[in-house]
Amino acid sequence: MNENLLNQLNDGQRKAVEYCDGPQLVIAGAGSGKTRVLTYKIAYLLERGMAPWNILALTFTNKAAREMKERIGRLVGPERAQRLQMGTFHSVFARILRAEADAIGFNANFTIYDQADSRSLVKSIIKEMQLDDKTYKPSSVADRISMAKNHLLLPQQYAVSSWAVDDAQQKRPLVAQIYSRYAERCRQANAMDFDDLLVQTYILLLHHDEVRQKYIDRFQYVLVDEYQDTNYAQQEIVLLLTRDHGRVCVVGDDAQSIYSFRGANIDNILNFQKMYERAQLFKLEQNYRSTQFIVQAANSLIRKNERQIHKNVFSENEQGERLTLKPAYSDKEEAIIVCNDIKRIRRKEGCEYSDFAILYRTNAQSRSFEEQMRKDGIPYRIYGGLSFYQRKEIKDVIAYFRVVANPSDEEALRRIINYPARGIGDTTVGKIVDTANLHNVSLWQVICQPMVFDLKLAKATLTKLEAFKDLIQQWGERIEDEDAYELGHSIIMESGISRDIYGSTNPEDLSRQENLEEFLGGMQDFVLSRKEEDREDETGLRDFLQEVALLTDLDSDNDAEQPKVVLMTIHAAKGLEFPTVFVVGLEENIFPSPMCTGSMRELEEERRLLYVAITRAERHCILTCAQNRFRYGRMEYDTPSRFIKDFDPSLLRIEGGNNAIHSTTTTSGNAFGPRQPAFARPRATTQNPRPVATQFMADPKPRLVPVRHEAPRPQSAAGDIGLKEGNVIEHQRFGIGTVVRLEGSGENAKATVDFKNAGTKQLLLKFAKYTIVR
DNA sequence: CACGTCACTGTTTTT
DNA sequence: CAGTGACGTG
Repeated sequence: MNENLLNQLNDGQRKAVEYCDGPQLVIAGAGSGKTRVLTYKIAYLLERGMAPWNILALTFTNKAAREMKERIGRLVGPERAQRLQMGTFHSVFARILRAEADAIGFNANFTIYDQADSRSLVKSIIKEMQLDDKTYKPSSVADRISMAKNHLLLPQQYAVSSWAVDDAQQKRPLVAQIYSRYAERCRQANAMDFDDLLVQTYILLLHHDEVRQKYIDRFQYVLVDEYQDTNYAQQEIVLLLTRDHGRVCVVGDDAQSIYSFRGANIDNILNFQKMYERAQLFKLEQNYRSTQFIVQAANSLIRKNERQIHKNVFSENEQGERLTLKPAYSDKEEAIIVCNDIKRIRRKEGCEYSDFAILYRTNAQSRSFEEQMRKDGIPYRIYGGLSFYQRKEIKDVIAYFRVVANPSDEEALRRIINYPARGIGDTTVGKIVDTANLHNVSLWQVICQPMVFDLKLAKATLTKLEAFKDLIQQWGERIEDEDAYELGHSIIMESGISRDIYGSTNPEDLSRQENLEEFLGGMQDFVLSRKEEDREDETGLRDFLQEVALLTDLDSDNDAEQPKVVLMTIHAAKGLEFPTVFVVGLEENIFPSPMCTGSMRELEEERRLLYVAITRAERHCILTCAQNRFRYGRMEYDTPSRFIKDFDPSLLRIEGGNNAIHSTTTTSGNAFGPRQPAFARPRATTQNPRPVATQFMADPKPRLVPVRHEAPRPQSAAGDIGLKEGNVIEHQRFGIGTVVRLEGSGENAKATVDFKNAGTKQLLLKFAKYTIVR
């Protein structure tokens, strides 16, 4: 088996996999099989007898973790892969922090504040301190606090650091005080923001020797993916965990470090060998993804950067064609050019829409492409932007859940205390906040005991407050006994949210209704799949919240859908690859970003960003820029990006001309059928209707009666006995798959199924919903 | 206290 | 051109 594993690797990859004797830095050029090395290395460790729960693998996105787990499952079997400690820094640490919450003075039910929550809290604090919100812009103050945390600077240290000196020079000396209040408020709210998940983990491990030792013993081997994008806090935590035994492997590419705005420090990877004295360096330089011209063009670009680890990335694929730059008159024409190219290449090469990606610097650029693709009937999917969970109606529901799970959660409480309107307005909330601050307690404590804290309100308002308190408490009592779907459904019905959203016949509310239904369907899926995976004790509302708090748009893929052109920012495209890539908007005021001051460090990062974009392409890489662009509601003139001159001119073909103009006449109906409303919907998650959706639609008026709590009937119950190894089944969510193993019988019958698109899953047949295909 | 209207302002990238 | 905040009215 070991032999087999290693035979599937090239020399460099094999050496990197086999070396397990000490700290290891793997510099992996773009497309050189970085993920392959990580997965094989983990499989190799498992084959050599290491227990899966002793291996910690930290990734950058949930998606990367999931995919890696799947691939490892194929190598060593899904049971072992399932037990690996694998996930993003944030999700792994959130779990540890819940287990150890007591040690750092938090409650295990703490809420995770997202960026919007953080900003909103900072904003309230600035307001309470009666500061001018022009000098103290909430978002930049929040960013600064975040940055401080990424450097492990606590409020007390911050106040006496050079950071505070800088603040004073910027005429905003009170940031330190805001930071300090912010930290207090988070603690009162029993909440942690994204950065706290790192900071608190660090504090936990640093100050509690027995806890640290426990995790050092547990994580006998630590692997970190995308190491070039780790920040100081992450580096220090990994160091705490691995300094003693040195069994650490970090993988990354300094040329793809693009997250400095989030605190990522390229020095982490550049200086790894200084942090770990015995560290060995491995380089992967053969690119398997792209044609030679693409690799060479990317090399010629990145060569212009000074700070980097030298490497010689090469490809032995076909030479391919040169990069093409297609200048356009306007953003509108740019979109037309791209759409025409998609149609042309698709026809010529007979490929799918999903073989194309349009990558841009900022989310706002998606607009013109969206419009054009809708006109042309090209199916597309936009990633990023505002994700599903950031929609107002969804955030409202989640806010209710958060308050039920953790009533101290200030941000969630403020969001829902008067939604739907129940007569508790701004004035009342203001008084509650003041009282809470005065006594250093949470808003919830004040609401529960208004007399104790001497809350001065009219009798009628106090009554309303108490009714609200009772409402929340009554759900809270059910949290241990009911699953997320049952309780969530009740909350939506009884809170008045459904009355609000279904009450009006206003057509604009239709999409809110659909979103709510989709959300409920998602909750039902969550409960069902956990049951199928035999994790029935992890189906509660808190488990659901933990899951959604760290989800991103990229995580909600629906593989089974029809192929679509992908639109996303370059940042979001990291780690992905496509046969044809369009890198659009290569103009001075976009790329490099005008926010970038022009310092060498920042400019080099922008250049790396373009490098990342180019290296996503397998066969075709087409660049565009527009002379005029609609911005701020005005037409603005722009010159081509300075980065265009960085390419070796012999590798870049410039295709002038305005021939695309003629295609403006492209009509809406075409060979791919008439304009379909489905395309008009950027969110492609419109799925087959679920039972829950019909429950809602059948009865547009809100029902305040309790819903039926029956578990959805497994349609397959009768067919269970008939299932054999080798059967092909169609699962409700995972699609088509082959049964590779059956275990247990009756209640506990389990099947291991290798799904075509969804990977290998273990299904508890009692709950699984599927039909046998053959 | 809720709701509507009006003016303003400011736009990178995200776990 | 949004999305937000301030202000006035019912």
